[in-house]
Amino acid sequence: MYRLTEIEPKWQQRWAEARVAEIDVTAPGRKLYMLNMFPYPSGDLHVGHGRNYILGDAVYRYFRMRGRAALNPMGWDAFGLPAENAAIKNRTHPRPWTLANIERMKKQFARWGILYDWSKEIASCEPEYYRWNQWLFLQLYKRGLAYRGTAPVNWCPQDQTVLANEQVVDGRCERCGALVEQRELSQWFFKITEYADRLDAGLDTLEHWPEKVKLMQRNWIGRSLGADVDFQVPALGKPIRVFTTRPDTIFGATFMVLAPEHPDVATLIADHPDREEIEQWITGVRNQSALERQEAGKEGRFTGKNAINPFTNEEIPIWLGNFVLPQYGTGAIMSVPAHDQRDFEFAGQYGLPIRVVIAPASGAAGFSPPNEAGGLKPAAPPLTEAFTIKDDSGVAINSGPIDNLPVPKAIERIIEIIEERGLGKGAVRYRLRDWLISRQRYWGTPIPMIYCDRCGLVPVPEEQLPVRLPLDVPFTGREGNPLSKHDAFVNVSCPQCGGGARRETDTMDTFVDSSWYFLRFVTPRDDAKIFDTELANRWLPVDQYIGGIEHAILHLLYARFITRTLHDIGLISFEEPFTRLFNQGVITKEGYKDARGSWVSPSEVQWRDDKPYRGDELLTAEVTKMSKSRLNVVPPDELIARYGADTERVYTLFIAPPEKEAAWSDEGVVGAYRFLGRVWNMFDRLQDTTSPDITRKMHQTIDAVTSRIERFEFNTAISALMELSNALGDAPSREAYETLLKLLHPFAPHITEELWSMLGNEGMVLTSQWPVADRALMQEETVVIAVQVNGKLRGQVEVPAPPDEQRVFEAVFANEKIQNWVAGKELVKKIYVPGKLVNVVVKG
RNA sequence: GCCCGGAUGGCGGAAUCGGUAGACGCAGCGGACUUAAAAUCCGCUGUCCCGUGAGGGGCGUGCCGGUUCGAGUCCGGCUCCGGGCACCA
Repeated sequence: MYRLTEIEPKWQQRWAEARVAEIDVTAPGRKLYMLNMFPYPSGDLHVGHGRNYILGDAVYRYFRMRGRAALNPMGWDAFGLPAENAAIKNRTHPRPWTLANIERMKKQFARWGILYDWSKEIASCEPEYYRWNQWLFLQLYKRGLAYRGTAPVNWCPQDQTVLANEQVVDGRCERCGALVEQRELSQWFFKITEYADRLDAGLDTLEHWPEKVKLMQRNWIGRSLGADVDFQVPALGKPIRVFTTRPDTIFGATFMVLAPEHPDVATLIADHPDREEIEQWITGVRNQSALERQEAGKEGRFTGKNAINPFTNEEIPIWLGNFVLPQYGTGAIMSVPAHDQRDFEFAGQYGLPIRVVIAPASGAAGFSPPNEAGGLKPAAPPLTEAFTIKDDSGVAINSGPIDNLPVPKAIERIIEIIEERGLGKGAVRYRLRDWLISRQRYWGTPIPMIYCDRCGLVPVPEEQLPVRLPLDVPFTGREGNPLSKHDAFVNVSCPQCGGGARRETDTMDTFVDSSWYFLRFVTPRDDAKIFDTELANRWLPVDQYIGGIEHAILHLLYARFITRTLHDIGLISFEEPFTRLFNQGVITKEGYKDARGSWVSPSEVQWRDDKPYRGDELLTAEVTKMSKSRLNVVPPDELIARYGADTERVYTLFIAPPEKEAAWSDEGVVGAYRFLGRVWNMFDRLQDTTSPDITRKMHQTIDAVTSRIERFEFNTAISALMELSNALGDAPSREAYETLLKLLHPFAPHITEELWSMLGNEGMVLTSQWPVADRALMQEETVVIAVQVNGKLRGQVEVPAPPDEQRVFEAVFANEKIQNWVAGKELVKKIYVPGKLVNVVVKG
């Protein structure tokens, strides 16, 4: 039995005392900026969280041993709603709750053997940090990138605050799950839409980001190419502009639909006989949540007015429709029911005409060509659904000047004509909307603005920052934002006229805090500026960023946006904050549910006939993400007390490829423990000489582990180390053993430090260097080559390395066994795959 | 609905280029040590068939088909599972 759990605290203490991870950012060296996404200090960490940090620490230790000047800081995303809710529940204040959690989590990091440069620690809830949030806000305000505007926004009735678009999932609050309501409110926004094109184009430069994340961002930004086209409306005396991605189908636009919110609606229906009914309907639609609006199905009202299709010159009816979104495009669409499924459904419901203007390029089955009678009658087949073709397999018909052009060409040509005739222009539209940053909550960065009755909106002067969040607020419950009841905070004098004024009581979305924190780590104590431009340009972009896929859109998009604004202000020279991104997968574990769907603690579960029971009640087992609420977390403390942190580290990295979801298995842990035990026990039997076989294996392992760490293939890196350890067997050579310890150090730092010092060496983490593989010594002396006859494996031959074609075939035809398969047949072909196998093709 | 990703033993997973499928680990079986248990160590372990045995043979990477001397890997067509977006015109 080895003393792994005893030696770990010793080394953790030594690393802390020696401040091994502290780095002078002004010192020379080849820099490397490693970063794990800073966590929300929610309390205890479980082994699922551990994966993220263990992985980062392994990479950090590896690069240190390669001699890189590596910065590996850590901090706390310390503002946010859970602290407030905990404060209400425990009748305390968010601050002590948050700080206690930070202390607890720091201890856990240390117990995992994770090395952070704590001299650079930051916490976003401290005025030394959030004053720069406020400073950043003022810079954006100056440039018109922060503005107050009235818009339909997402309101969470449970959390009593507005939410960003990105925080609404399936019509519900991402945090608490309450159904989100639409409200028309005046709020603070950041103008991220102004950067939509650059945020989209920039994705192409991110070679080392997962394709999946780039794709998610691309879809979220939602760039669409098309055209804005004006349709004259005689009743208005002016045109209504629509946006379409399919201007080639304009000859098929048989009606127009406006969002009920469209600004021209009031005028259009002013003299409508049923005006009141329509207005009631509009109010009803506007009061629906996005989810309700969609679930209601397609509904509309005819305005009684017509528009002129600029190409067919026909009068087409203008309808209102609940399926047209006010915030996208122009809030008005030209409807082409033949070629858009939504328009098709709407047309079917209200008996509106359908005209086919696209046909399959080569007569598709079931589609007879439309008639030629002026081309204005509905096309031949009664369509059962819209007929959408976006590529060369469709051609325009019934479309005058673009007839017979394939779709992509037709789009190009019709835009030219639209522009020539002054009907509109080619246009790009984005799905992305501005970032709503106001929160009606207490525990966040105060927005540094003042409302003055005489001067209007007045920014707090920079020299008055920070606007401190007052700590003496009562935490009684859900009665709105406690800040608005804090008179000393709210009542201020106007910085411009000196008269009485009111302070903004909204706080910022905490995603503002995390949108630039990676810049602060380089100079975290600088109270004169947000960061040092020269040092930031030296250390950033972050070379390796590690965190969960759940931030694929929110945090990473905001950080890319803010980084660009700082670039445009002239504070940094780069536009992308993170060069390499890695998203680790979650750890899952079986949880147990009773008949009512409540989670049951594993300690209450009894197994009978391989089925889980609680008493007589049969439970269902479900493998889900590890989380407190599902009662399926594995706390690291007990695990570490029994097997040591090194065991948890090795097991966590060995369990599965790190980007994949991985199922935790308590039995599996012992495999890692046994492996480390074998390494430990080998120490007593070291030999002085190394056999050629072991030398070869050693160099192969160095090569394999190195390349696998660089590619984040930790599971196979560890399996290579297990192979080496198995090969060392009873007679481990000292040379190979020392190499094994070095290669193992990023994964199991404590045991390797201990053994390294027992061998008489000084501090592995500080002084040892990563071994280099000697290619010549990796080579085999002889090579075993598989021999196939007609593709079937028929034997093996052994030839001296390196094998060449002639020698290999000589050996093959000298082999008696193989001759049996070839005898009496005609040789057709000889195939030689260097180093691996040969194949002889014979006939007869 | 649209867009991605995946499917390999009882389980987690290996297999840079198309070249001996199942590395490494778990679980299981057998054995050693032990009064015994734990721990540790050794051997076996995809599946079916033939053989007392050494050994030999067939099948096998979700399904169907194709390319190739050769396919887990490439191509075409499916099925199922997971994820993202979702009335975005």
